[in-house]
Amino acid sequence: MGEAGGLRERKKLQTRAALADAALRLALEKGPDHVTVEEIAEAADVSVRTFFNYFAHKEDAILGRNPEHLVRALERMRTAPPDESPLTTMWYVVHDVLRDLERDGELTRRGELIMSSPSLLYLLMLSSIDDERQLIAALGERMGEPAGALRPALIVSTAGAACRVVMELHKTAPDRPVAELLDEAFQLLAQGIDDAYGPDYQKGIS
Amino acid sequence: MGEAGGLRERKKLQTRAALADAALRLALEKGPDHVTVEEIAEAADVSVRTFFNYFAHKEDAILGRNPEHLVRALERMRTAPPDESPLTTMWYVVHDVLRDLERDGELTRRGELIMSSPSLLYLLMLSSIDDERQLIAALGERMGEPAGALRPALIVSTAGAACRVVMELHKTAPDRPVAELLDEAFQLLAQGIDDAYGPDYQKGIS
DNA sequence: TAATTGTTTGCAGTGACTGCAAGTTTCTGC
DNA sequence: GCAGAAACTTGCAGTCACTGCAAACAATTA
Repeated sequence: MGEAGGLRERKKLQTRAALADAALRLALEKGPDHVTVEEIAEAADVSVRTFFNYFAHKEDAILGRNPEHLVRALERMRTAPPDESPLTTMWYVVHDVLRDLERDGELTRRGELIMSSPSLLYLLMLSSIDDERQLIAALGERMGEPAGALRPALIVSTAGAACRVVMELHKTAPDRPVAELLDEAFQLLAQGIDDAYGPDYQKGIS
Repeated sequence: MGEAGGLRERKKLQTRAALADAALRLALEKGPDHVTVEEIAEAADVSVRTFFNYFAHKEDAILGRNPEHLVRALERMRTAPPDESPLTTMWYVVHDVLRDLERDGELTRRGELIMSSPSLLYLLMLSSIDDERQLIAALGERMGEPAGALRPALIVSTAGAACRVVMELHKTAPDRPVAELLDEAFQLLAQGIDDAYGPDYQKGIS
């Protein structure tokens, strides 16, 4: 029931990988909206019905998200040194994922595809929303905040926003390394994004 | 060709409104995933085909987004006082939309529905991505930053993230007024979200 | 009133996705 | 090594979202 277990396990992983690979390859070739599930299934040599046993949506296969990442992120949050600040924890979490993506050379290929396809972007954000909720809960607990507190939620979700912004920038201007952009963005988040902020309603207060 | 123009104009607006209303009502009644376009069209007394002349996706009708908002937002950015800080401008933009939503009493009804339905949430985010790109361009120009600059993008998209967080919090705990939560979130964004931030790679620097 | 233009509709078709009821393959205990 | 359980795969039938096309229809304009 573990990882390298029986034949069954291995075959499932193989099938899943074959589907995800075919999906990505075809999506890159023909554009994500012009690939049909039928083609993907055929390329992976399984039936259409089987495709849907593995992925709920066509786009899921193209995204090929690694559920491992969320698990590791939550783990990192639980085991982080107690004096580590929350955004710092988020930084480690994000870099952990980034390292994986860069190692596979997936970042550019897939990142570009995702950022330019509405339907993919959809699903990416959808899945990140789900992840976000879990991360917020974990971070909130770590910070000793009550459920429904603002700060942990804001930290997780602005960090997510920063990642998306960086992906988008990287797509149009791949000159600067992603990690560097990301660090700059986090720095801004930490220090504050606008030190001249002050809408009318505060004019009388300060 | 304006607003109150001819019969034609009025009829189109009526039809659109009827569809959006029916969509929202049915979605609230039966849950957004159990409404079919056929039902919506029937309730609005038009054909299914006509539904798709008005909305590209079923979810669009339920969201009933007002395209006016983006127009006003861009306008606000162009005409803002030159010494207004960027996040302050965003604050006005967000509050402009908020005022509209609250006036119609839409915020709670629709907000809750949206936050609890994956498909709605994803369409909302998709459309906000499109808006975001335009807002980023406008804000960047206003700030005199080159295209592809980090800060304007980060400001717009973290502001968006803040709105989503606030909607979510409001859904689970409607005790605090939305405007207040929003202001607190913007305050955090402006001042910085984590003043103890400092991942390893900086340890040697500061 | 006739020509023009914009809107609605039915229809036929594609493709995503689901439940169900066989098959087929792997695993388990003997 | 084998019978039966458990897990997977597959085809099939069906629902629903969504699109293009061409005919009917309504509003506008001359």
